[in-house]
Amino acid sequence: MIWVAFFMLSVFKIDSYLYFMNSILIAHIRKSIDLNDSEAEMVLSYFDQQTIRKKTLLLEEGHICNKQYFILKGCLRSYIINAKGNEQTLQFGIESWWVTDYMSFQNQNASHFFIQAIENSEVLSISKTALEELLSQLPKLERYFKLTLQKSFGAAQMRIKYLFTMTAEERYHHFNDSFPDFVQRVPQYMLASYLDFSPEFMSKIRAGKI
Amino acid sequence: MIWVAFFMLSVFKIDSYLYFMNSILIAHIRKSIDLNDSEAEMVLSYFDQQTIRKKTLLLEEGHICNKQYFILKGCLRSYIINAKGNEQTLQFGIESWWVTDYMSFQNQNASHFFIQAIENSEVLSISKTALEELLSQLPKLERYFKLTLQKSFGAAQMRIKYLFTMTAEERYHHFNDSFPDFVQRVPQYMLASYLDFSPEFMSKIRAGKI
DNA sequence: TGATTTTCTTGAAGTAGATTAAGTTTTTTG
DNA sequence: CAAAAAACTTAATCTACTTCAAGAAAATCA
Repeated sequence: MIWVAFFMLSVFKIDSYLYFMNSILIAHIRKSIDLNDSEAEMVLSYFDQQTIRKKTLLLEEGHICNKQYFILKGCLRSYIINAKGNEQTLQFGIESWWVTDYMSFQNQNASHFFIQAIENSEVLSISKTALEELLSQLPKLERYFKLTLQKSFGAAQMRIKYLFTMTAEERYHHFNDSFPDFVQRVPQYMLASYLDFSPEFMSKIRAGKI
Repeated sequence: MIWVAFFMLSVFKIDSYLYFMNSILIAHIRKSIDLNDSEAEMVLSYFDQQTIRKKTLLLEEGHICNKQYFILKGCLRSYIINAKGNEQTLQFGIESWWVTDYMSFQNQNASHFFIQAIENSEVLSISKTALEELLSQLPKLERYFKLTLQKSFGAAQMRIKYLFTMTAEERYHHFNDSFPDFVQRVPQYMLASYLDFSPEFMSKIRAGKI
């Protein structure tokens, strides 16, 4: 009876905006594996929801990456600062993407990357210890993370292929055609660095002067 | 008693070269998760061992990738052919590395890549259906594959970082310093394409004429 | 072993895209 | 709303590489 009352309480909470946002993660997991409602509740209990203002750094180069972030709303990027002091974007993440430095997270050593919010964002974060506990409680989640990583690795492979085979102009048009909405969301200079050319060159491509 | 006899048989088999080679995979898995001897036997029963001659293609662009390969001995690479008809190496794999096109394997659609042996090699291969069956028999292997992918993705991220931040000459010296033995094993023109510059330029770097 | 194929080298000429620097437009902030 | 900061544009100059072409060396094959 006590349990039922507790459950009712949590059903009320379900109606809140907060729960709606969290359910994005559950929906995402359910695309890969089955999860009943009590398992879903358990999963969420291991995460913290954070509201992050644009430009906030979630990870700095040289620090240990101790969170994995799942984006509920907004946009994050990972980037490095090169020898000339310019930022170069390695990865963008939007709604339903995971962003982290897996190597630093896994091995608990210094990260090579920065992770930053480039829009006001809502994320779910989980620490290494919390994730390990969750995975030992619910081992079938390993499969979900495996599938997520498979997708990420596949994307990284294609990225390298594009960097190798396309000219700067081709990469720009290809990205534009593939993600027309996303292009509106990020500053051009960040996209230029992601596509590995200078912001000035991007201006020229856009102006059709190439 | 029948079971004991069967077990003895398999112990004898253990002594063979074939079993020794296979045990490389088991040893690799055991770095990530626990596996008792009967589980290990079961894992191996899902794999085929193949001897592959240098230059043999294991996957061609446009075909569906229906195997994952674990390298027991030798060296594989994945590559593409660019618009000018030149091969560009995306990845090398040596002993204890997995090589496959995860996207094509997972989604059963046309691959963008070639996979080729660049030395006479011994590999263990597993088909998608066999892998799925194995994973449902032994779900804890999901964790092993997750950790493998985490490593691969981390390596791909670092690769992109190096492509972004280093000059051709720096990339060459960095690779040389990191993998001095491996450099001896592959033709220079393949390494040049992997590092994203021309074979002619590599000659000049090596001759110190840069 | 000699013949063939594959890989590596060298130098001259060309180019995709970087750099620099200054000005303009847009966005954010108090 | 004005002021400051962030983002974008333009044009001139420069350079890290590519491309081309031809020959030399090394590896493989019959």
